Amino acid sequence: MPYPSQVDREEIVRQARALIEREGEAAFSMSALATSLGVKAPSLYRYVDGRDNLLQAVNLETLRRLFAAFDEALTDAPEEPAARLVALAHAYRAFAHANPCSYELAFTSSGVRRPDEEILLQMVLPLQEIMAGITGKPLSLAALRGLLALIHGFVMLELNEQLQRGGDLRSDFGQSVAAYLRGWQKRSREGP
Amino acid sequence: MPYPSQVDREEIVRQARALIEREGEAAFSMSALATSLGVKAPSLYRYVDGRDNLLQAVNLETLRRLFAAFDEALTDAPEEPAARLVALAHAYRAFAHANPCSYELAFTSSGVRRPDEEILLQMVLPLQEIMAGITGKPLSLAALRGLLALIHGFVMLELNEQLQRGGDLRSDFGQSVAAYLRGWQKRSREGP
DNA sequence: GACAAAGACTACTATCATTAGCTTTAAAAG
DNA sequence: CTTTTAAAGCTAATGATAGTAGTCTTTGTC
Repeated sequence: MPYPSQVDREEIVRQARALIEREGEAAFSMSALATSLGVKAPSLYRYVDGRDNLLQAVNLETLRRLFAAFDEALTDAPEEPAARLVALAHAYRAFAHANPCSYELAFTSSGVRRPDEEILLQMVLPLQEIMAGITGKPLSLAALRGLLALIHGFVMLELNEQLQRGGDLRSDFGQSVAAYLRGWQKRSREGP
Repeated sequence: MPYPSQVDREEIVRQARALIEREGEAAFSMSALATSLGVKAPSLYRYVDGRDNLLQAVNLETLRRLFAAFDEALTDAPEEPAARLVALAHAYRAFAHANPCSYELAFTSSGVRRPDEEILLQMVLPLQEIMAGITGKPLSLAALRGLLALIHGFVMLELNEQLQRGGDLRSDFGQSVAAYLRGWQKRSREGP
């Protein structure tokens, strides 16, 4: 194989993620990415199908890491379903705060296609299992949707600086998640 | 006043909003906007300070309409705080579904600056009042943050097509909001 | 009828993503 | 050790975009 390559696809994706996280999505360009890899922009197209394709790969990697953070949080967490979900919520929020730009990119379509639904489904089913321990199976999808919405929404509002009225945001977050789960518990105890 | 203008700032903002809603933010450009106004792109800069400035004005208009939708929903709603907030949540979601592109634009910074905090504060205080009827004053900010996060998060996940596993999303949304409020009610009844 | 100025236009710059086609290079073949 | 070759990088170009500078047009006013 003549002419050994100076980069590979994996390194491009990794560097793209790092660049986006460091400088923000707005500052990201194929040209800047190429420069940071010691190469010229057109060379990237040998490994990547285009900007959108690349960002999709970045998003997949972001989701992988997010779900890895879930796994880690759940191994250390207690047994009770509600406590596990609270731990999950805090791990989720911590991840988003540690990776604000790539998190936001992964969850705001804005033209960029999202990764395969199949993969996401595999990642989310265990969470629904835990939720079923609180609400019962039939309600678990609805309850999980709401929980993810609450977490995602809270984090997005924080990242977009829309919760500027002071107070302890971590505490507010924890209280809100706890209230949400309590509400579902109450319902499942008392019936609709 | 010689040479009567063919557009004014207000019309530009209105048309920009309409264009974004019709074609999506990605398809929006100063040039496309100018064409739709029967004018060339550079002419717009006489009325608008630049793309970001224009989009900020669009966002302000979007927020005004969102809060107008709140007001309307609250006038028709019952007396009990929880019922009022449920009505508010559904009005919020309906607005976002009716204006998906401009809603998303208004709530995802991505370089575009957001409108004045002062205005937003005025819009949000009445909601906190209602929430205080459920949780009491000290917890009302935390509880409101969580509620807005839940609603915003749910809507964002819907708009970004991340809730694709079937079921009645409106029902899941309503159940989740109800559970959330129930959780806070329970807390305030039983203490921390 | 001449003029002043508001307002729109053309022409230009700079930045992107992306494509086409040429050049370089190091490994493999002789 | 030279020649071949194909992968990989590069330059140059295209077309879209935001934004700027300076010119031309229109029209109310004198």
